[in-house]
Amino acid sequence: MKKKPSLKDIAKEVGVSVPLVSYVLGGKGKENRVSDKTAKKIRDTAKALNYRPNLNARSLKTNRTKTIGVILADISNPFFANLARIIEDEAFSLGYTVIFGSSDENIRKFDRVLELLLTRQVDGLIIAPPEGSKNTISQLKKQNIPFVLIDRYFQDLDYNYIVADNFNASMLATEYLIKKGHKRIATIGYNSSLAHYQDRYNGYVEGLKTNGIEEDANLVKRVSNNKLKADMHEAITHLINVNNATAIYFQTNTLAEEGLRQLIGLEKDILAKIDVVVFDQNSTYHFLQNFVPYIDQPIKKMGYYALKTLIEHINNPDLNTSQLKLPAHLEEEGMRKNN
Amino acid sequence: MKKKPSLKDIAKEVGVSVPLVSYVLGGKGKENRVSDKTAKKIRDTAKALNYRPNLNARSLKTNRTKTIGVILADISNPFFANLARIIEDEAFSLGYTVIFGSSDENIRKFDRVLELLLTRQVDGLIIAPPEGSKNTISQLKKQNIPFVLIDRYFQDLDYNYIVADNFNASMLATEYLIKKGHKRIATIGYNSSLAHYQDRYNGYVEGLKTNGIEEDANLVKRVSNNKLKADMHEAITHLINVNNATAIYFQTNTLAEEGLRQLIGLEKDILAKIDVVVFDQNSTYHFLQNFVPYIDQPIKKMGYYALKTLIEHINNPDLNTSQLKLPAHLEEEGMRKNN
DNA sequence: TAATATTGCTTAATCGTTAAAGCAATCATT
DNA sequence: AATGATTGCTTTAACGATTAAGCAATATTA
Repeated sequence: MKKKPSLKDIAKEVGVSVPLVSYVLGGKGKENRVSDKTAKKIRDTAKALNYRPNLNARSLKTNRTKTIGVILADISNPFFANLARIIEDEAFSLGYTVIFGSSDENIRKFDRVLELLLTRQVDGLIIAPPEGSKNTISQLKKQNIPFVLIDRYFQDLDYNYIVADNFNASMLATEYLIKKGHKRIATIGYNSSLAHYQDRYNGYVEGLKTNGIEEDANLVKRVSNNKLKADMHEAITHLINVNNATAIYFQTNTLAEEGLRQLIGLEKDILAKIDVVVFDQNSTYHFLQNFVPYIDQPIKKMGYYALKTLIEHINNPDLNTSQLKLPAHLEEEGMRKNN
Repeated sequence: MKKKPSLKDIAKEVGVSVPLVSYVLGGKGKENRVSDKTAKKIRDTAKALNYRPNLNARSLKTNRTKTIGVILADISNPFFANLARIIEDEAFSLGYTVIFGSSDENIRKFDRVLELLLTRQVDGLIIAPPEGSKNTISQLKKQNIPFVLIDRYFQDLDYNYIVADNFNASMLATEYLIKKGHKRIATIGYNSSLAHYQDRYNGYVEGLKTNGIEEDANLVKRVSNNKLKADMHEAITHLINVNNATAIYFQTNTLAEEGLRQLIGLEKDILAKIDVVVFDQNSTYHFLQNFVPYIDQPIKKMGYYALKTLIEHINNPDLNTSQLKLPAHLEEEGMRKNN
């Protein structure tokens, strides 16, 4: 690959000094009193040589890379893929480039990806922190690197975060099932200490309580991410065969997908008997015989505010942190979204 | 954000010159005869200051960014999300960082994203080229920038590409339906001139022909990406109500998703009467009453070889181009994948 | 013991870009 | 005609890192 043209090459070609070329191409020709004639010559040969500025070199000077790092759990998970896409678009329109990394809910992978992004000199980060990453995150804070947590958060008010209001969303889901007449409402969540999952559980409990239903520990199942199939199988068969659950609230889209698949595997028409509510939309559900109500997270807003907050903090490091819990609503039958 | 520590800061702290620090931290301490004592001091203060090398500065010197650009159609489309994830992992393990961009099948967006990636000095590119991008691609070639086309390609042997064998895959799909006894097999594809779509159409025609079935133009529908719903509706209703199609082969996952949704909307149990085969796996289909056979593309291999080829060409610009068509197979009932 | 190696560092130059300061030549002013 | 302002450029320095070349001081060899 032959060397790419630089300012120097243009300068040589035109017969002027390098800074002059920089001024013109940087749009600061006028204020640096470059003559129109020279400016034109510079612009013309820049085009002729197919010149492209070297953003790395520029970053070195300006100490800004105009790049942000985004660490999500898994970019092939539809929820995160959508989120990624929204962040990408928003960043693009603001002149920022995004580098993604997946943590796979694994601390060590998370740390390595983070390290990589920092070496790449990202101006800031948007992070969906995995379980156990609190320590790393607090290190980040200490180093004064701007970041915004997304989807997940820590109670700590030291950090910026943008999350859905998981607690209320869960209450909505639970109360929907209660209104449908269910008494034995089960819920399946991840075996995780992440605050937003706790919120989902707590919202479920609160939903039951405010409607005078006592929580039954047998109806609360927690499964592990790394043995999803087996745990889910046990959870579902127990709930249905032993504990007489008549409704199930799945706390995430991955749980819902696996759970629904297994439910239908047990009995094709099971959704006629068991009511289900799930967290997160999934185009999947359009194919089920019965519509499955779902919690619709404000992904677009989450992405938008995360980027907005991050950039504000990049531009003004002394800004106070901001915390945002965005309302999520329950999408019920009849309101099928068509886009 | 206070300034990040640099080699200079370490040098000052330890009381040595900057290059010495560079040698030690770059693992070239021994060959540059740095004493063990000094080396240790350097490493210790590097750690103490939380030093991280500035990859941008390094790139400036080495003329290698260890970054590759990846332009896909839409990273929120499951097919591309999976591909992205595989490329990300593969690149990560090879010490490369990936910057993604979505073209949205739009030339102008494509050009802008490409321009952005080039200014970021990517070492090379993996590209799923949108319709009409041939010109841009040939410019890239002229500039000697290493790239590999993926998923889509141009006949031109000047370019590296890794694609599925769409022609044969389409034949498989068609012949499957023929074996099931169908005579009136329809196909729905995009209204696009992209070669891989042409291959899918041609494979369908060839499948019919080798089995003695004449192509019926009424059974071949093409829809537009930007008015998918309307076009699909017209296509489907015509195929079923007017043209007596008894089977439909959907040429992409997006077409399949919309098409199946509409089919089921027409009549819940329609898949009992109409046989369907689709391109690309989609977790979606697990929820259908009837299993839908699908063409399983070798996404993993595509990502792997794309990266391998790209890096070989980055390291050796004079290498001959390589073209690869990977076999895709038909996943039939009973072989339900469970991972 | 004088020439030669080796050790352990430093200095200088460079990558592509930007920002500040400097300096002739021309123009305007009274 | 002498002074000051403007025009149109150049020179210098810096960002953080790497690489080659240089140079004392000490150690080794004949």
